[in-house]
Amino acid sequence: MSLDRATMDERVPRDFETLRTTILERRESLPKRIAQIAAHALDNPDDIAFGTAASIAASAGVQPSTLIRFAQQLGFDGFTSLQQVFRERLRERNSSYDERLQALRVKAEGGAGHRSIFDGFVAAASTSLNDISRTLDDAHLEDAISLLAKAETIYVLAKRRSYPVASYIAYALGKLKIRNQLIESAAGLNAEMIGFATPADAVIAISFSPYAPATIEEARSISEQGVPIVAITDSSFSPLAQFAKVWFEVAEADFAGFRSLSATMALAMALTVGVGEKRRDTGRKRKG
Amino acid sequence: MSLDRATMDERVPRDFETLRTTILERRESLPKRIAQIAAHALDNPDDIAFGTAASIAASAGVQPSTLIRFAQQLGFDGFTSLQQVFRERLRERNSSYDERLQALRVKAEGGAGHRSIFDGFVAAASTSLNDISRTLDDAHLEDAISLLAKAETIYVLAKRRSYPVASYIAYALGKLKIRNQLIESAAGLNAEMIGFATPADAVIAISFSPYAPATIEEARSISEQGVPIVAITDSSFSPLAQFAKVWFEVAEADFAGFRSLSATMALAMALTVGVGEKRRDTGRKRKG
DNA sequence: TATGGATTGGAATTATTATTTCATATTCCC
DNA sequence: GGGAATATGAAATAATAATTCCAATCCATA
Repeated sequence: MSLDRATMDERVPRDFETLRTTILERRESLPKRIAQIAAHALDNPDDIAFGTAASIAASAGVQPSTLIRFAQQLGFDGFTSLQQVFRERLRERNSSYDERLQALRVKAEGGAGHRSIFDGFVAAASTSLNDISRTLDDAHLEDAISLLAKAETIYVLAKRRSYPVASYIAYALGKLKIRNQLIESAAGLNAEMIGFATPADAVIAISFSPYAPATIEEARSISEQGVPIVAITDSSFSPLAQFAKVWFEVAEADFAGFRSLSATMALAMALTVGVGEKRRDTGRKRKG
Repeated sequence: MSLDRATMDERVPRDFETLRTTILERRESLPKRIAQIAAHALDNPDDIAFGTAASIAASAGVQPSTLIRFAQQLGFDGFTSLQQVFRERLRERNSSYDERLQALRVKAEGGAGHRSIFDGFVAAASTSLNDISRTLDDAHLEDAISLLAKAETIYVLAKRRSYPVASYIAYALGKLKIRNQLIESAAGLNAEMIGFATPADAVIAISFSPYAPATIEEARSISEQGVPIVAITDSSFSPLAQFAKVWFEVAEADFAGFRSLSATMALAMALTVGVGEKRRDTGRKRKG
């Protein structure tokens, strides 16, 4: 009896992560068909959790018996006990992202004290990040970065609610040694500052409804000088969109009357660092 | 044949939410044992997804046949198709929060193009929000809000990386008609501005390592005037912490050398709106 | 309290699914 | 290139699980 255990030196993985690691470790040494299943299992864990031996085998392109051999090689006594691990994973994994947000929102609405306010802002920020992550168009991002990377000076234009983003962009551009100009002068010199911009420069303009009239006005006048604009705004009807070469639609969730900035911030930073990288690459190419 | 359909006027619920609603609607009119299963199903949806008819019936305290009758009453043709709905629910719910972040990080590291930069910032922001949501101390939040709500003027102090947060706080306080002063003057008048602050005022100071010397210096001098400080910083060793009446430790994740601001922003907004609410409440009480 | 209909329990039956077996193919090593 | 060890495919078999059926029970109503 106890001798049988000798073959079981290798412990049977009981949780998904251990199993995953084990599979990846042995990946090289596995026979072809077994490896085929291994790959399929890690790629489609939900299928393993719910399917039958036959259906899984079919969708992995092997025989059911191979599936069982796979399980046995891993130390399980059959497919069924392997499947338990995949099911456990689904049971134990945290509640879904949406459920989590929902919980935060409920706490934010119903909760007592100021914690609920905080939860509300966290939920708004998370929602916004989630949305932008889904909707951002990669091609737009590339276009915007290319455009900005070519600019001699990057002008950053934003007022009121969007101003914090602009100031962070300016800070980051500065750290990356990218020439930039934040258009914010309280002294009313904005028109003059804008006057210096040429078509060889570029603008990042940020404005959300209700659009600050000054931002729109400045965007118009700078675009009339032929300076290309990258806009971050909240709808295709935004007046900013019509002046822009490239524009991003960012939907920020709000709470207690204040919209989140997190999605806009993430996009702004991606643009900034993207420009930094692009310039380094271009520099290298020129030298090489 | 087609006559049989008459009894199937009621559409079979295909998704979990519809099913749930249907069950709740009929709750009253269900026979005892069937109701028993209905309750068990809604309370333990995972068990329905993974169990066998026998095991589920046992844990609900009924016979397997009753479970099947339950499914049939709902319009399914058997337990198996009812179970599909419960399984679908697990499949479709988004991957867990951690898995999601993990995926983003992997994409950010391995990915090509500038999308990966963007993903990195989104991941950093999400991580930060997640962390602060876990670690924020409710009592500190209450303390800070009480302290700030009593202030005649709220001074907002932050430079460099933290400045965007300060400017958003100033914007929000302004919208809430709360008197505030952003200490940012480029004209070197900060010392004079600070000189006006009295112990009846309060300060929100934000600084992260490497701490801007000006922020620390100004915080010191303003605290020596007896003005209470609420600090947002990144460790208990922060020089800001020693001057502060209340301080928050916020760990922001970073990407490409730039830290996220999302957690700090959420906290800042909670403080701001919290102060607004507290003042309204206090106002009402005084009037009442 | 008798009677009909609905509900329930439990075993029998049927269907489905996992596992085993064995013949065949492949690979690796001498 | 030959032979042993290993891996694979396909069908047979065993196990498990869903469903059905019928008798027993419950409940409302006359």
